[in-house]
Amino acid sequence: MPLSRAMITVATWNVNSIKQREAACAAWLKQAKPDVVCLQELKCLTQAFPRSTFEDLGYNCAVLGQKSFNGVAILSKFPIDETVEGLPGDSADDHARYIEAAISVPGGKAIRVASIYAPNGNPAPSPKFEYKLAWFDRLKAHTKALLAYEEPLILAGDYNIIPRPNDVFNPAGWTEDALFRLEARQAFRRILHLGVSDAVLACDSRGEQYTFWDYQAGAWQKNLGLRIDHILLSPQALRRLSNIQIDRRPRSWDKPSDHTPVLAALNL
DNA sequence: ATGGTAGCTGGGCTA
Repeated sequence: MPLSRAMITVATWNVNSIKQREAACAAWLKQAKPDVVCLQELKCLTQAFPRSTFEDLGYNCAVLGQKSFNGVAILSKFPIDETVEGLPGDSADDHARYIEAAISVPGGKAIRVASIYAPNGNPAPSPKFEYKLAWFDRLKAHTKALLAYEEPLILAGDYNIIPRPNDVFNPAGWTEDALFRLEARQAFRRILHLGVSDAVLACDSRGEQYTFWDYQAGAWQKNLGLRIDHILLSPQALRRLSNIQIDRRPRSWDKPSDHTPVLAALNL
């Protein structure tokens, strides 16, 4: 056993266009100083990602972009050894919704991190909802394969899933929405049943811990939010979890993303 | 009352 342990923080943030959020993202990184950051909804091509802005802040960048929509990235202060770009299981699916990195952390250890942007799926039912359910089936299969490594695994991102009634301001009004429909929540729960844990619930299950507020109808001002951004941890990561935080500050800034960051602190 | 906002794109789609 090592005498001293390193604490690292892993964050996730759906930025809703990295070009629009480049300055806010840099400002937040300077404040919060996360070691690893999963970003979603870049809405730009891989080659258009403002890599140098983040490299100047000390981050290595793994990016999977796409024209106009989707797009995911992982920023890491530690070396990125290998990446998986795109969610395995369907070579015909060209959505940039998944990137994974094996990262060497201090002490000669490794963690594996995925940045996830699950399909929204509305309206439901529709082909888009079917795509969402099929995407979760693929995520489940891939998660099962990753768990076999028995290493600290962090699956962080915008899952577009409201797990519990407490995770939405008005659950009765959301029963037919693709984010809260039973089939979608069951698909998410099947992944949890593989043995990964929702880090927010592992720390504190009171609810009212939203990560998203719609731009419309003054949702932020009225705190009409959703908890749809999640950090899922393998058993090897869960036992190292020391703290979780939903940082609401960036949602209050000018020209905000509609999502705000979630951070997990791990003792490695 | 089928709105209301944001982003990408250059009209309509996605969220």
